[in-house]
Amino acid sequence: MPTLTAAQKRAQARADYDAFLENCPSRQLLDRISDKWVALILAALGSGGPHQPGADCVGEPRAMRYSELSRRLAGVSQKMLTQTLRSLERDGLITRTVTATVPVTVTYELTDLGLSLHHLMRGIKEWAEAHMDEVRANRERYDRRVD
Amino acid sequence: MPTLTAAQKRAQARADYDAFLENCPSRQLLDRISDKWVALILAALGSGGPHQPGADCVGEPRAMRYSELSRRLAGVSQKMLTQTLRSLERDGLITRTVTATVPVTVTYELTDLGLSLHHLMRGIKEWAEAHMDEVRANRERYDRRVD
DNA sequence: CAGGATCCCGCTAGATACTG
DNA sequence: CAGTATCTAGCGGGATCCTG
Repeated sequence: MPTLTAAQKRAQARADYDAFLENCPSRQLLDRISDKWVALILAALGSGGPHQPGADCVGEPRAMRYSELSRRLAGVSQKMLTQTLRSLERDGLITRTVTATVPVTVTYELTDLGLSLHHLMRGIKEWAEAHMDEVRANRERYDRRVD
Repeated sequence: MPTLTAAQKRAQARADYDAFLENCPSRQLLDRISDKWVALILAALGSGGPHQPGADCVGEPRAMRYSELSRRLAGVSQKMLTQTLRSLERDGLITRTVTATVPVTVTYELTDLGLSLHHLMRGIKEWAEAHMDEVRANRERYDRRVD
């Protein structure tokens, strides 16, 4: 008789798989870019701030101040903005620069790595704009079929 | 005097922005692919099942049965597997085929749209494998700097 | 075999208030 | 201006049990 029950074996398999996933680079990247505010901050810094109703992202990458980001991402709370900026800085995707004016000025800017990621995001955006209409149509068809 | 207080105006701006985001195709796509199990199911069906410790995704797209998916994605619960498969079917990314054997056989397979999305995911995977080491290194540096 | 139905818990986003 | 600190509620996801 085995030393582990079937339930224990399953639990073990799950634990192993979870551990594996945490080391999976793709998983880590997906976790990063899927964050609601990460994508928006990247887009803002990378294209001069898109994702304002009506504006499309066609600008050049440029630095922005905390307050400017806060204004462009109209829906973000201070907490989430700060927290997201910190994590992006930690990952080396953006730089945080403090200038000792009074009051203090803080600017954020994409690094080369961040810019590279921003380009990947553009690819995602293109797929989305090319295919999400079809997805939306599929959903409606499916929902009608169901009722 | 305005009919809205400053706080009310901010709340309004947030509501508008949230509404805007919900209609943003990129946001919708990100929500879709960032789901833990979506990425794995797409990878499984699209490459003959990667994301097993040790195995890399090099196979051909092919159909799989519910139980096979369940085995390959060792960490998934029945609930989440079913729920995720349903939502992918709804989006027209996979097809669900019931064969009236006894007991019943159900197979899932990528549609053309799903295959197209799978290719996008490969691009994401490539970026991840090319750059996530650097990100990891940045994190460690940042964390050391902080203590 | 391939799910459906429930209960329940942890985590996190958001609100609010305060500060160098 | 650019944050920090704290509290709380909602919900996504897992566990568990049941079925055509």
